[in-house]
Amino acid sequence: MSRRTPQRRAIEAAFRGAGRPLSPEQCHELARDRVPGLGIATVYRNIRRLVEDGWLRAVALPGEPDRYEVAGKHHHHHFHCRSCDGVFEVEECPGGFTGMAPGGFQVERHEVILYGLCDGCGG
Amino acid sequence: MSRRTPQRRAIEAAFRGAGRPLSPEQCHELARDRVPGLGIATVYRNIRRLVEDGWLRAVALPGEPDRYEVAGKHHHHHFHCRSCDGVFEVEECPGGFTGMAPGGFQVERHEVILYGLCDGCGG
DNA sequence: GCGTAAGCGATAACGGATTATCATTAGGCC
DNA sequence: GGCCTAATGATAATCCGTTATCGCTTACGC
Repeated sequence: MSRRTPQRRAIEAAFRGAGRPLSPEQCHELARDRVPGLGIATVYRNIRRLVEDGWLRAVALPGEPDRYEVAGKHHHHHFHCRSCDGVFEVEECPGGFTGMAPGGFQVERHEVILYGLCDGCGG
Repeated sequence: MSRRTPQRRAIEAAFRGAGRPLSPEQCHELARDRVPGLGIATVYRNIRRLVEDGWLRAVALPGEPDRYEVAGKHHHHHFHCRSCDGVFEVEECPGGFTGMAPGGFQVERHEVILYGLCDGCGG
């Protein structure tokens, strides 16, 4: 069975506290505030486990490795800040994507990624 | 100076003929119809060169390596078929992305990727 | 046609992200 | 507290896309 280690708790807390997608690296940094000796392998191991358990969800972004966010949220998109490299949730969704594709194409889902400067970087 | 080899012509023809983004692998396959012995290194070399020259443009997609398309087209997005793995151009754009982000966020550009079945796969 | 260097094909090497290995540590049920 | 084994940390290994290397070929200005 699975054990509640300080490491896993710190990793879960990092994602819960951030409220936005984190890379394994970013999670590692945040979680080290609680568990200084935390190894990167442990971060990867736990992320994989948490994804398998359905507690985390992979967020794929164009041209870079996946980030991860707490699963179970409603439909949303992401904003990627070019300055601080942070990824943030975006609630709004213009919709109307089903009719965008050429004739004969069946749209099943869509991704929208906004780029620019976040609140703290250039707001 | 640069030489017009059959290999480069075949690679350019693959992109021009496809009219949609190709991975180096896909370009390799298509271009081999013209130049059977074409090596994959030559494809990578020429793609890099063509990108530097501004003739090709990298298309970044979530969770997978870049594809490339002929540069100079107007604003458009992409449709990714889950069956044939092909990526197609999408002319339409709903717009209104500037207002999507939370307060204080500056939206500079956006990406939209549609997923589903293309014309030939499930239309 | 000749000469020369750009380009080619095959393959080794690289780089970055992720995973496996293994000796050691430490949850958690008795 | 003791025991058992899951979990950890350090690091080697792996994976995969891409790039470098190198001997050979060939485009092209003369």
